[in-house]
Amino acid sequence: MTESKKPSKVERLPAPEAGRRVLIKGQQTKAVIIDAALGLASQIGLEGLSIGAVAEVTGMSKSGVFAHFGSREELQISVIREYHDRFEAEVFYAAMQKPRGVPRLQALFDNWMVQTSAEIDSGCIYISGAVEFDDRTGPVRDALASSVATWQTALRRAVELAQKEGQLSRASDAHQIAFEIHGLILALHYEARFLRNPNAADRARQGFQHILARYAGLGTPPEPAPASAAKSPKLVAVPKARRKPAND
Amino acid sequence: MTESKKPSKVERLPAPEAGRRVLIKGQQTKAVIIDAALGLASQIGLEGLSIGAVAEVTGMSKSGVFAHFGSREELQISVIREYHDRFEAEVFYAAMQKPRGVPRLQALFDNWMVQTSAEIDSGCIYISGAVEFDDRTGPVRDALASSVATWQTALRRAVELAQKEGQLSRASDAHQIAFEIHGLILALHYEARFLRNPNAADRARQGFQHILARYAGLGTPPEPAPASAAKSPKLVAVPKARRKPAND
DNA sequence: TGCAAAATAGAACGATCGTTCTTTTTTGTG
DNA sequence: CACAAAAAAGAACGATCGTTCTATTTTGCA
Repeated sequence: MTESKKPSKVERLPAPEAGRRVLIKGQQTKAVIIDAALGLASQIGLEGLSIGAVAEVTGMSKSGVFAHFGSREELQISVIREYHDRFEAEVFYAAMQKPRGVPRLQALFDNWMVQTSAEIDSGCIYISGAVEFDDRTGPVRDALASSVATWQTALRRAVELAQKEGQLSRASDAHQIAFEIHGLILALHYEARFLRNPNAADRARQGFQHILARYAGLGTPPEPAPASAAKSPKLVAVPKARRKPAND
Repeated sequence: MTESKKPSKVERLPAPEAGRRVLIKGQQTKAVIIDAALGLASQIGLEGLSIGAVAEVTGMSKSGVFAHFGSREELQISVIREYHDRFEAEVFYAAMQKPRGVPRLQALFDNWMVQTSAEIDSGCIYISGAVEFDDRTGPVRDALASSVATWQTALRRAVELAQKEGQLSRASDAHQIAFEIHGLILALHYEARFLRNPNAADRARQGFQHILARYAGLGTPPEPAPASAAKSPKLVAVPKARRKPAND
């Protein structure tokens, strides 16, 4: 189950230079399937995601859907990757155009709130997945944990930049600040989605302001700031093609 | 499904004065079943809870287990009630012997932390259940939401008492404080159970101290305090028999 | 101890799941 | 257009689920 991959079947991207055909139809419908599967998983969770349900939504046959992935686990992992990419684009990269420091951190938080609980009927698979896979092992859990870790690192980096800019106390603990911010997002998700509390978004925003206020004052003064107080993005060089906005 | 109950089958407590037998064996094994089911649900969630798995754990037959509840939903609801009772005893009542105000609030938080993520392989069904049922309807969701609401009210009451005691600012918003505390618990659960972060408990405790510190200072001075600064429990008269520690 | 009721077991049902195998349709290019 | 590969459909499998129905065992009191 966790060993070497099955010898045959379902390998994508047959390397154009070697073969003869470079069919693209398959990739197109695969993208359609993944999009539908992500929509489903956002509602009913990664564990509730069934191939039959995806087939019905896309108007395909079960085996037609299945053939694109070779296993349900691979479908789940594809969904996680898709969510990762969208999260990265809509939360992380979208905030990178704000100046580093509190403005960027605020943008990350705002985008995160939208991504996590914007629509009533679409939750965050980083949150639901954590509950579903918290005492399981295997490649799905690993993929999920890896994506979450990547995002947490990026968030912490943003906090550290705000510290370096002197907008948050340098004496404070970036991990601790990220932990408390994460808690606000989780409480927002819980209250908005489960308890249907319409005030949840306001509470989360207010909580964020409290964190900023708490960690703003009591630090050492800002660095001399080498004439770059409100400069352009460039948190870390944007990675080659995909994956990992700020990983190590 | 949500209408009048099925006419026959499975009714507990046949009112001793009316009937002839007052068998207790059934209640005993039912309690054993519920205990096992709660243990299972704490690991794999309420949705993952299957009658077959409960039967295997208890050494009974599937139909033997089933007969005690009449439906899987009823089993799930029984598990929720059992968790409610334990939560009430181990978190709420256990903290009532502390003096009102911050000491009691601190005890509630500490007990809550233990109940939520004490052991690695046993999560909190108020948290996992919220994710599993956040876009479903029906009696299971209702039972879960009701228990959570009861607990949230009790927590908020404790915050309000701390305000009245002058240990937290009277100008602050008890709902907001409870929201932020809830976030810390959720972040603890996420980090400890899913990410296996051993520092999570310390981060949650530290976050709680930050909340206390933030809301402590800036209020109106404490009431004259009618010679009852550190008096005995008595948050609200302990209810008759069960259910609802502080409900309305 | 005897006996009815309660508790439990056993077998079987329809449904759904992931997966495999076989067949048909679609696609891209020589 | 032809033809081979790719994509999709269709049917069937074993397993597991909640549930029902019928038998068997256990229980508690007369």
